[in-house]
Amino acid sequence: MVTFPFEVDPFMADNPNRATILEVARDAGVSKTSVSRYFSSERDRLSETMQTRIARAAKRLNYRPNQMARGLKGGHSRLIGMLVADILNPFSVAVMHGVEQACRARGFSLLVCNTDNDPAQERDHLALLAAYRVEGLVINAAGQPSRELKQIAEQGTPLVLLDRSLGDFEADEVGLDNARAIDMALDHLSAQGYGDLLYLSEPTSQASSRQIRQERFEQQLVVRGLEGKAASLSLDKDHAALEHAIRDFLAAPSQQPKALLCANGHVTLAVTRVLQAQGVVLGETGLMGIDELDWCDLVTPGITTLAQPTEGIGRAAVEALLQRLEHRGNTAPPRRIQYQAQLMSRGSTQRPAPFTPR
Amino acid sequence: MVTFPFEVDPFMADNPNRATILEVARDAGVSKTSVSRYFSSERDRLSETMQTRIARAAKRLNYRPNQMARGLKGGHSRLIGMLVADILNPFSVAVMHGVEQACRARGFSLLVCNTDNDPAQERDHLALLAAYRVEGLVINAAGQPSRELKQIAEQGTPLVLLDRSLGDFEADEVGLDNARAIDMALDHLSAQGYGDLLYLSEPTSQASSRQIRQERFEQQLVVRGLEGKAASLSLDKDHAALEHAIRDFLAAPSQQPKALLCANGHVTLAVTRVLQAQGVVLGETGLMGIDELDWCDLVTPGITTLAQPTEGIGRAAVEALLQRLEHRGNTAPPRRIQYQAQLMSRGSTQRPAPFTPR
DNA sequence: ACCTACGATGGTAACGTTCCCATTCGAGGT
DNA sequence: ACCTCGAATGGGAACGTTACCATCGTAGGT
Repeated sequence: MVTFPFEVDPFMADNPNRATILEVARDAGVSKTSVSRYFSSERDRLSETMQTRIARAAKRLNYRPNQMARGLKGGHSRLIGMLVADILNPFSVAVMHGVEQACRARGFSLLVCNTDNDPAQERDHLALLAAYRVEGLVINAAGQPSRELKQIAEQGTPLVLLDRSLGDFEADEVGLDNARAIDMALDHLSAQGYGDLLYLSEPTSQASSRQIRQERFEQQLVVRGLEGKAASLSLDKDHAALEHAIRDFLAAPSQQPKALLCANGHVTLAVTRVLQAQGVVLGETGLMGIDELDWCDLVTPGITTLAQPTEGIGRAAVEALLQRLEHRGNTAPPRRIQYQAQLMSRGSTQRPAPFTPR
Repeated sequence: MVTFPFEVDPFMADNPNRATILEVARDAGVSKTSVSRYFSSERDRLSETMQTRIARAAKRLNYRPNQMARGLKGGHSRLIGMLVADILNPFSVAVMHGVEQACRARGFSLLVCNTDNDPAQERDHLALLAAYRVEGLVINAAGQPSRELKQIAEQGTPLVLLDRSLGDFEADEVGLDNARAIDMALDHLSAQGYGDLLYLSEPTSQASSRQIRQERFEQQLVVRGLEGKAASLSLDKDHAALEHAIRDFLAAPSQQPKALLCANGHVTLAVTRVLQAQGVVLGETGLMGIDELDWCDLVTPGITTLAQPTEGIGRAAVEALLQRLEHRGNTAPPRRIQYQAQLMSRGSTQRPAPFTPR
C-alpha cells in the first residue's frame, strides 16, 4: 500500500463550521463580491484567471453558499412549500414525487408538510412555510381555506391548488377532470352491462373533488336512466356503515347486474375488503375504482380502475407555480388544468358469460 | 346583508411583504429586542403590559419571525434533513411519517429529499441540505458513503442512518433487527412444514440491510439443515430472471414442501405477480415477505408478512439525532437501535391439510 | 439615607449574503 | 491628445434576527 504525505487542511482542522464567502475571498486574494458573482449567475462577468482562482479556493475550503443568508438578503429562499393532506395515500406520494422532480429541475427545493387531514396542523404548517419564506405553495388542502392561507395569498405568494379547489378562493388549480372521469366510469360500466350502481365515497365536505365526483355521478345516473345511488361515509370511524351499505345494496332486488364504483384508492381498498369478507364474486358483481393501485391486478380477477397521471399532475402544478412566480404582478385569472384519467380495464368489470343452453 | 365600515390595514395595503420585527417594535412602541424576546423562549422575562402590547401589534401586522434571518444569526435553522432512497416505497413513506411527526413535536421541520437510489442525486441533495444548514440528518442512503456525507459528518452535523449502515462509516443506526427477523421467518416457515426455501432479494450491494438479511438466511439454512438457496436480482432491469428463478425452484424435485421468502415489499409484489401468472396456489407453495403491505390480506389466501414498526423507527431516529444535538461534543460511540419485526400470519404459509382417506 | 443588586428594558454589533455604486484601466472615436 | 465608454473588480450598506452589554429604576440590606 502506498501512502502519500497526508495533507490536513489547517482551516478544516480546527474549525468545524462551514467556510464563509469572506474566507474564500481572502484565500483567493479577491473581493467577496467576486466570489459572490462566481456562485451566482454572473460567473461569466469574471475573467478566466479570477474564475480559476476562486474555484480553487472554494474547493480547498469546501465552501458552499449559505442559503439562509442568500434568502435573507434577496428574499429568494429557492424553496417551494407543499401541503399534503395525507402522506400515507399513495396517490399523494406519487404526485409529490412529480412535484419534487419538477422543483429540482428548476433549481428549487421542496419543503413538504403533511397535515393528516387536520385543519389545525394545516394552519401550523402554513405558518411554518411562511416563516421560511417559501416562494410558492402547492396545496392539497383539507376543508375550507384557512385565514392563514388567505393571508399568504394576499402577500403575493403564488399558490396552486392540487386535486381540490377551495370555495371562492381564487388560485390556479391542477387535477383530474373529475366529471369526465365519472363519465368514463359510467360509460365503461354500462358497456359491460351493469345497470344498477352504488357509488361509495369518503365524506365530501372535506374535498371539492369528492363533491364534484359524487354530484356528477348522481346527475348522470338520471341523465342516463340508470338505477343506483351514492353514499358517502367515513371509512375509519364507522366501518360497520360501509358493510351495511354494501350488504343492503347487494340484497336489494333488481333486474340489472350490480356494480360498485369507488371514489378513490382508500375506498377501493376498504370496499374490496368488505366484498371479500362477504364472499362476493368480482365480475359477477362489478367493481371499479378511481386511482390506480399497486395491487389492482393481484386481487382475482383484477380490479378495474381509472388511473390518474400523478407525476404529470405534480409537474404541471410546479409549472403553473413558476409561471406565476416569473411573471409577478401578472394578475391573469386563475387557470384550471385538468388531466384525463386512463381506464385500466380488468376482470372486476367483466361479467361472466351467462349460462346459455344450446 | 349588513356591511360594516371596512377596515383596511394601511400597512398591509401597500406592502405585500411580511412585516419585520422592527415594524412590530415601532407599532408597539417598544424596542426590537423586546419583540425578539417575546418570540423566543424568553417571553417570561417581559412584563405583562409589554407582552400584551407586543401581542397586539404582532397580530395587527400579521407578523411572523423570519426563519432565514434567525438561522443566519444563531446558526439554528431548526431544520432536519432527510434523505430517502425511494419515496415510492411505502415502507420509506411510513418511516418518513414517523420522522416528520417526531420533528414537529420537538419544534423542528423536515426537509425531505428523494434520491431515487441514485448516488448522483444523493450527492446533490446532500449539498443542498448542507446549504440550508440543517441541524441534523436522517439518512436512508444508497450505496457507499459519499465524500459529501463524510464532510458533513466531519463538520459536526449529527446524523442517523436508517435501515442501512454505511461501510466503516460511524454513526448512530436505527432499523430492524434483521438477523432476528430472518430467524423469525425461518422459525415460522419450518413450523408450518416448509423445508425447501428460496430467498429472493433485490441486489444487496446497494443496501447493508439486504446483505445482512441474505447472509443470515444462507447461514441459518446450513445451521438448521434446511434445503434452499438465495438469489438477488434486479426487479426492474431483468424481470425475466425472476420468472426463471421461480420456475426453476418450483420445478426442481424435492421431498420437502417449498416456500419463497421475499426480502422486502418490492420483492413481495413482484413475486406475487409472477406466482399468480404461473398459476401457483399459495399455501401449497409457501410465500412470506418482509414488510407489511396494504393488500397482503386481499390476495387469496392472504400473504404472511413480517411487519416493521415503521413509525417507531422513524421516531427513534429523530430521538437519537436530537440527543446528539443537545449534548454536542458528546463523542459517545455510535448507538445501534434495533426493532423487532412482528409476524402477521396468513394463508400463504398455511399448508392445506393433506388428503387423508379414513 | 446610601449602596447593592436584580429585574426590566433598550442599543448595537454581528451573522453571510447580494446589490448598488464606485474605481480603475485600456480601447476606440473625435 | 482628450473624452467617453464599457469591462473587470472592489467597498460598503443593507436584509431581519439574536446576543451581548449598557442603562434605568427600585426594593432590600446595612
